[in-house]
Amino acid sequence: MSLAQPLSRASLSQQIRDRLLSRIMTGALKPGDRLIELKIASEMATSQAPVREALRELEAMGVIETLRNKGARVRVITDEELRQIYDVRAQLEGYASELAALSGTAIKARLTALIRDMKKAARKGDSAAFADYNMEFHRVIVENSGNQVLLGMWETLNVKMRTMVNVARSSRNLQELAESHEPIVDAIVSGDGARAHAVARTHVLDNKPVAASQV
Amino acid sequence: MSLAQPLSRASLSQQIRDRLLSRIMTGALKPGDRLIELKIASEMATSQAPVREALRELEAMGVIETLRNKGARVRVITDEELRQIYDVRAQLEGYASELAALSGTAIKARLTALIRDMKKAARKGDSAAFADYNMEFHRVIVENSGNQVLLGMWETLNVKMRTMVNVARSSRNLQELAESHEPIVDAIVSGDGARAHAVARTHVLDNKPVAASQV
DNA sequence: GAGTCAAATATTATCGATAATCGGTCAATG
DNA sequence: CATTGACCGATTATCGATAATATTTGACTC
Repeated sequence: MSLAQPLSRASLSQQIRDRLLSRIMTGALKPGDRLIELKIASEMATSQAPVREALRELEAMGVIETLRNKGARVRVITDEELRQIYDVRAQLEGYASELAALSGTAIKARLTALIRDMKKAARKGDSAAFADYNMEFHRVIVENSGNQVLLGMWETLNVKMRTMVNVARSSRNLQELAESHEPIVDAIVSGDGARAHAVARTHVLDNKPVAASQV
Repeated sequence: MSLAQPLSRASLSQQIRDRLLSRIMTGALKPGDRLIELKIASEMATSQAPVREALRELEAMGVIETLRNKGARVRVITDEELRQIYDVRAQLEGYASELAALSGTAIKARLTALIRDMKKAARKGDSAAFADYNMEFHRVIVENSGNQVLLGMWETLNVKMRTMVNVARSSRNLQELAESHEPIVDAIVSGDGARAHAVARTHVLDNKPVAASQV
């Protein structure tokens, strides 16, 4: 009866959660799509119970929403909410950059390498790779803040953001966008906490999407 | 077969989650205490499945932690983590106060009333009531920021904080603590965003617990 | 008496089946 | 012809039972 495999470390419900999450983040599942428990269960060759547990976790993460007796669907993030996410992110990353500047940890090499990677991806017009490097850049800063709580909050926001598939910019924009990260590195390396805070905050706000319509 | 009651709106697993959460926040369940699924199920006259779902939600909220095949226990928040929570809260509330100041919404009456309530509780030495009013004060500000995302993050931090039962101060401290909220109201009412930001941030940091030991 | 293995126990993880609920269909009714 | 309401298919919500895993206990060896 025992399975031959060493049996992966994560529990079944965690595996299901991760698989669903990646489907959402890659866009295979789009906002509004329904998540039907028994369908997912049979797809993943398991039963309904662990699927439900996975859905509850995703719900708590804010990635899906469930209505009583009506099931779960991928959460639709409104333009307004996305803008609010950018506002909060700006605060968090500003603070993270401040801490990173003050801590004096050497992350210059890492960050400049990521900017280089971004530029390379921009030249190739590979916007998916660009997005990955871009996110990694920001994550490195937040990780190096040394504040685990801050990192956790940032990740939550990040996951929510990623459910909005905002790809496809012109490659000229990408080139400029890559360059716009350089002042952040300078400020962090300089050790000037207040400046690092301001520069990082402004950077995020500069990329905040404009309001779709004036309500 | 149908139940006579209108059947409460929340699903069973949500009811269980809330009941467990309040037990944790009131201190009936302390950090480190185990949560045994079948025991909870029989206590609440239900079966194991919805309990498991509730536990998964609590885990995603960061209130409990589970080890594979070993079950769940109330999460132990270290001194260091609590201090990090205060740091992040200071940022979030600073930003919330800034927004509240700029929005010009009239919350002065509400906030001053809460300060009055705090002082009254302080005189009576009722630290539990004091804590409630205190939290309410801060919540009102964050709610009035108009940023739902910000409110969500603040609530998450708040729940985590509350799992640490930090009661019992001297009543003199409470009196001073109540008064220390007045400059925040002044700054918000004045409409000076930058000042409101700074004052609120400082207020939170002033109450940040000191490091237990110098590592 | 200390160490070690194995049965016994406690608990989690998963399954399959059943009950409850929702949304739509469609015929009977006024 | 609009309305009601009983049925039906799809799906969620819950249960009870079983399998898998960890922990403890206790006898046995040296």
